[in-house]
Formats: sequence, C-alpha cells, structure tokens
Amino acid sequence: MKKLGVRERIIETASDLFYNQGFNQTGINQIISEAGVAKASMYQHFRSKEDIAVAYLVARHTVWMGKLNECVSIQNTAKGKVIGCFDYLMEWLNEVNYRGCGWQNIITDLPYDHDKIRDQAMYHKNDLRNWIHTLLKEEIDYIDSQAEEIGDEILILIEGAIILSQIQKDEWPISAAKKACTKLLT
Amino acid sequence: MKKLGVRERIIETASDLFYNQGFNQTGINQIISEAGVAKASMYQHFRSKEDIAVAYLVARHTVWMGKLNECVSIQNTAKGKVIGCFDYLMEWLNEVNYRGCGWQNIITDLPYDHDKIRDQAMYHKNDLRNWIHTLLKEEIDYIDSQAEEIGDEILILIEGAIILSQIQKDEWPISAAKKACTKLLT
DNA sequence: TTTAATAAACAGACTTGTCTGTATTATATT
DNA sequence: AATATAATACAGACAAGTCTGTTTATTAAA
Repeated sequence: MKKLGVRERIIETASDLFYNQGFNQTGINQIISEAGVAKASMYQHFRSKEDIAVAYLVARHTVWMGKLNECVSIQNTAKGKVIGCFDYLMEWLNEVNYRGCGWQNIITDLPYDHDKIRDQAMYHKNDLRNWIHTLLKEEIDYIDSQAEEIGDEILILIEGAIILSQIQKDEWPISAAKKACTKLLT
Repeated sequence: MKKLGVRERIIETASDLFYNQGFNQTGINQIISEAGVAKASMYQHFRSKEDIAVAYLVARHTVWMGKLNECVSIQNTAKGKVIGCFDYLMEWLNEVNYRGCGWQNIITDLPYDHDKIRDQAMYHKNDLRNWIHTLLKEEIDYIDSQAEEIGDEILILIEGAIILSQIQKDEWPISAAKKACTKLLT
C-alpha cells in the first residue's frame, strides 16, 4: 500500500471530479484539497487546469480502451466483439448511473481557447473508430470499404446510445443500439 | 420594424450566447449588456440564470421542430420524411459549424441543482422520439411495435451523428447515419 | 545542502443576484 | 385636454462569493 506520488494523486482525484461533477463544476481548490496536495506543488506539476484535464483524458483513454478490450475478449468472432461493445456500454453506464462519456461531456461547454482538450476528444474517438474498423476488416464477409462503412455506422450508434441514455437516465438506448448494431452486421 | 420587448430581447440574446458560447461560458452581465437591458429589468422577468436557460430551450424547441417539419415536408412518404431528418441535420449543422445540439450541450456540464434544465432536455428528446414514432406508425409496412423499435434506433443515429460531427468537426457522421437509417428502414 | 513538499496569504478578475434612485411611458381621472 | 397615478425600464453601484494562478516563507526528506 505505497502512497502515490503528488502527480498521480492529482490525476486520480481530478479524474474522479472532472468525470462526476464536470470540468466547469470542478475548481482547482477542490482538486488539491481532496488530493491532499498543496497548491504550489500542484502548479509544479501542471501549468494550468487545462493541462490537468489533458492528463485526465490521456489516462482515461488507456483505462477505457483496456476495459473495452477485456469485456469483448470473451467473444471469439469479430462481429461478436463489435456487438459486445454494447454489453460493455451497458455494464459501464449502469455503474456510473448514466453519467455519459468523459470526452463528450468535456467538449460541449468549454472555454473557447482550450484546444488541447478538444484535441484529446478527437484523438479518443478516432482511436475507437480505428479499433472498430480493424476488427471488422478481420471479418471475411467484408471488404475493407464495407468494414469502414459499417464501422462508422456502429460508432455513431455507440455515441448516440451514450448521450441519449445520459439524457433519459435510462438504459433503453443501449439495448436499442445493440439491436440496431446486429441488424447492420447481418 | 417594431422594437422587441425586454423579455424577447433577453431570450433572443441569451439564445445566441448560450448556444454558441455555452451556458457556463455566458454570464448574466454579457446577456444584459448585449440585449441592452438593465440588470434589474432582467430580474423583473426572470428569477435566475437557469430560468433564462429554460426560456431559451422552450423557444428553441418550437423553432427547431418547426424547421425540421418544414425541411421534411417536401417528402411524401413517412419513410422519406424520417430519412429526410438527416438532410435537415446536414443543413443545420453545416450552418452552425458543427456546434452540436443545444440540449446535449447544456446538460453535460451543468451545476448539480439545475433540474429544470435537465427536464427540458428530457422533454425535447422525448418529443422528437414521439415525432418519429408517429411518422413510422403511418407506414403500413410496420405494426406499432416495429415502428417504435426502428424509431428508437433512428433517434440514436440522430444523436450520435450530432455529437460525433461536433467532436470531429466534420460532416461524415451525418452522411453515415443517413445511410444506416436507410438500411434500417428496408 | 540541495531539493521538494507544505500552508497560507494574496492578486485580480470573474460570478449571480440585490439595491437605490431616476427617467420614461401608458393609463386613468378630473 | 390637462393632470394625476401607476407600471415599467433605466444606469450603475454594491454584496458576497467564486475562480485561477502567484508568491512567500516554512518544514521535511534525500
């Protein structure tokens, strides 16, 4: 049970707060007090609040993609893995009470000059998109262009299911998206 | 060229600012100064910033649904109208430079006690959902339960296309969603 | 002894919302 | 038509608190 370093403690605390309260609703003072870190120490590691948010998103990306991979690893076909994404969404979003996507949430109401955060959102969604494309290209039913076309459509279902379940505070969009996904894959 | 009343001027200005800058990025002072209204006059018409936002969303709902109806009115089948939604999205989102959905944007990073705003988002998406359901139930190919199932899937495509085009600052999600929509309708 | 963490005060700009007093406009009464 | 009344809008100061980021001075560890 080693105590985490200053930087790690900040990222961990900020991740929790940024995701659950929102970027604008979370102040620097709350982050440092809950992380048990002095303000000056924090500014030793991060130039700005935006930089903390970038570190949060970078860390979140690896964790999120890792859990996705783990969740679909029980499937043994490419199609099965893609459909399995929606089981992952269901599990995750139920657990966080439909709090939605960390990247979606942060870019929709952001100060105009926070481009590093916007870039992180683009990067994350692009990575997920490529992940789906790669999977579907393994499927021998599809030529590459088909895999990309269907993959894009499924990415849209994922994004829609996340935001709609957040607004409606209900899981029906996730099951509906899964059903639509199976239709598109047949 | 009659000058608008105070209330109307506030709603009009706030609508522009809330949508284009975001709720958190827009202060009361900017609203009143750009509307040319005194602060005390503003608080005569609205109890709080949240109440202004609610008025903005209410007004936006009728305008948005009206434009949607107008855009799809050239289609003469129910299926055509539903697919036409994506032409509306394309037109609208291009015009606003992929600024996304006013309701999605406002609920993702909101102070925890602003429930009236959250309710407006739920109401709007529900109304759109019902609008799609009603259309598809006119289609004789579908029994009611099918119309609802497919309608939900299309709503998810709409939401996903909006948020993804906002993140990627590109129109590809809208065309991809339209293609997926036609597939689900055949 | 050098490095890094700490607490705490501080600057200064921002926020929502309240308040006072004045000016304008519309309605009602004489 | 002239006057009195009432409603509404105005400007702008103010309160009370928030925010990010800087600085200082102290303490602990390597």
